[in-house]
Amino acid sequence: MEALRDLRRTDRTGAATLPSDGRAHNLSLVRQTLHSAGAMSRAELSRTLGLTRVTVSDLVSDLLDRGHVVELGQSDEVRPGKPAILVDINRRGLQVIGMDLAENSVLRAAVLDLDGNILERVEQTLTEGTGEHVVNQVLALASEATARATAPLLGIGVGTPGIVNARGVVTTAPNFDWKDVALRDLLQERTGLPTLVSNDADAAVHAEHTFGAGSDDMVLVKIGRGVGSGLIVGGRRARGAHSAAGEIGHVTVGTDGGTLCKCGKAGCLETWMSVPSLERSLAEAAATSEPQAAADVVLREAGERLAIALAPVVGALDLGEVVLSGPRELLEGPLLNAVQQTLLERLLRQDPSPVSVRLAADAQDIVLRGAAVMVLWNQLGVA
Amino acid sequence: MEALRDLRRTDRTGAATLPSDGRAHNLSLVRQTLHSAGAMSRAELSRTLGLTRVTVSDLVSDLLDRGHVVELGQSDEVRPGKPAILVDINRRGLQVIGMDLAENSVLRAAVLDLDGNILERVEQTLTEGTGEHVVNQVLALASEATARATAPLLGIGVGTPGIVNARGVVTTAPNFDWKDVALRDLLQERTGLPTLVSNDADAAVHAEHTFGAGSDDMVLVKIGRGVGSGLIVGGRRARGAHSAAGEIGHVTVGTDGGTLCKCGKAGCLETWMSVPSLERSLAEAAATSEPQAAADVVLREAGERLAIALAPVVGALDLGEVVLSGPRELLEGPLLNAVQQTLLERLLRQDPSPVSVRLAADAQDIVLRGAAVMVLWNQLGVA
DNA sequence: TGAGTTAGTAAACTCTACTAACAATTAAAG
DNA sequence: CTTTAATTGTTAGTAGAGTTTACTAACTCA
Repeated sequence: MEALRDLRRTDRTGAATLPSDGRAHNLSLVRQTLHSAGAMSRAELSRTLGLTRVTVSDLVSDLLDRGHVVELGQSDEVRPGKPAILVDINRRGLQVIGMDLAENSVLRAAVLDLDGNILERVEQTLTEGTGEHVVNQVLALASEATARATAPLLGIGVGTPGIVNARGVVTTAPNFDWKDVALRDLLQERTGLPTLVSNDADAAVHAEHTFGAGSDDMVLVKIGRGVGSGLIVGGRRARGAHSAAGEIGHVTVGTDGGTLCKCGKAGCLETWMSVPSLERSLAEAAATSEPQAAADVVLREAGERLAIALAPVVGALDLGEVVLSGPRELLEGPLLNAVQQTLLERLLRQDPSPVSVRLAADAQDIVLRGAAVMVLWNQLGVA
Repeated sequence: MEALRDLRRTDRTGAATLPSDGRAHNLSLVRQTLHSAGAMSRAELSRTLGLTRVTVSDLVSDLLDRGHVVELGQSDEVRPGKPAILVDINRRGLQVIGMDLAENSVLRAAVLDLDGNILERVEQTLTEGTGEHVVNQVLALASEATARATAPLLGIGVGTPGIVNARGVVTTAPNFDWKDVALRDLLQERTGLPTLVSNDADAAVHAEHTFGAGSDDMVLVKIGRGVGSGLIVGGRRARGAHSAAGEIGHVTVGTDGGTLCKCGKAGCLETWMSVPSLERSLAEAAATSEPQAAADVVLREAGERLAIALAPVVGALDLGEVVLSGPRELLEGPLLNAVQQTLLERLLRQDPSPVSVRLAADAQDIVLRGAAVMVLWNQLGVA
């Protein structure tokens, strides 16, 4: 059980290193290199990794046996010496399931390939919004998705609303009225596949970290029914002391009051930034004498508020990248510009700007792809 | 999708794992266990680490040869079986140099033992405040400190003001008018000892992480001439995209203006929190009709401002611990209480409170000890 | 005194990566 | 066209790290 060994290594802190752990790491290194740099020969891998050709040959033959890599035939490069045999990661021969439970009233899943391309989609409309019922729908959807795969599956990745601990237990998810739901174990039991469960914003930041510009210090803010975020610090996802890193929706912003939030406080980020709040404010703006200008004010103010909350985080962590994910028609333009501008105003000004602010390339599928990335990392050490 | 990045480990280029790396890790594990849990037998180590008694015996004999551990003789525990031979880390037989360059007009160094106790102090008053001159004083002080050691030295740790990159180069340090000073290499060349250089607040957070309550997700805010901080995220120090993590002095706080800062912006954290700013405000308070009450207001407001800046950071990272370091007479009481209270008000209220707020136990020597801890980590894998 | 228990060590085996040597194959030099 | 050099990938043998198995040493308990 390769998967279990990997988990043991990451879960237990201070575990002793066995020779086989080193081997696993080197296997990951081979997969990583092929995955990111593309097909190459064993000799080239050897030079890249600093291992001998002999060792690389051995690692590659191991990966060939497992189906993780494939031989592509001779390189057509023209030079003296024996022609090289190209080896590549098995891009079509392995697949992953990604699930996104954070959409409004629909559960989504997809079959993806190792490059994060979505090959097939499956959806389930939420018939009943809470409790065990949702869990059962998730399990059913997972079964359906696995049945659609056309190649061996590496595992399942899930992005769910709520707080998820390191063992894949959803501690609390108010939307579904979940409390301590062991989603990972349930899915693993149902499907027999290695499974990883994270908060939806955490999954999303994995996607953006892997497929985007890829700063190793970044934050992704996901704006939907609520406001959540995922952070990558020093190349690793921040989990937090209580597995609640990224939960910024109910941080008070500014020092001048604000709308009362359902959480009981005033001026929470969510009261300014969530999609429902924004839509409400925009509806009010539309009823004014100058609807366009009023709408711009609403969006600009929301952007400013987000930047006010983010500035200390960006400053303290020296983040290189801030990514917003959500409805493009709301975020693009005045809101994004306001975030960018306010952030610079509130940080020590530098040239060139130390932090780039942008929208997520693909907000629609970002959780699905991020969930898949988590599996790739865990199972292959790739991404 | 083709923009997949190379996520190989950053510690070493082409970081393939060799069997000897695993060995080194396991040696560190032994040292760590002894360092934190105290003397124990080989058999007990074996049970703790999950390695066999045979392997632990081998590791221990290796460490005995290196002088890293010592045998203390038989345990006096009364139970059946052969009596255990206690092994402990060589607490008196190895020493470390710590240096604190962040004090006002004085450079401090010390010889410390492996438990972080200060055995001997050396100081140099800064004769000329800037440039190469300071560098030379630092080098001279290091030589003096190494001469005071009474046991083999593991290395030198330095906490300096300014921004320090991962290679120990002080990129910028306005106080000393330094720019790209390769302090690590200079010290290494001068003393022949392994050397580590970090920002002073970063060094401090290492000390507090090691000797304090020890949450793996914490921030230490160091209040002195300026305001700086060091963050531990997931048990590792956050470095940031430009090695500038922790630089929060010039983040704008709140949405209601504030005093003009020397950096050109208004409402920077430093204008509220730095020791000079606080002392100025307290002097003004002393001139009012109710000096005590006015002083309390000053301190309370400063605490509130700090909490306003910290709240998004604590929330986003789900920090378990906030530690303040600086002059106790300023920080204790109204200021600390205000930080605590304001932080809770601005975060999602929970029971019990997810974050503990406190003062650093030993603000005086925190940088010296933190600098020493960095060496212990680096050389022994201990702390 | 003998049975049971625990600590530490020695020998043999496995796994990992290394060095050395070699066969296969091709380009370029003479 | 032959020779030389370059390059890839494999086989054989070796060193290091950790394991299992089996042992000795030394103690408690009855």
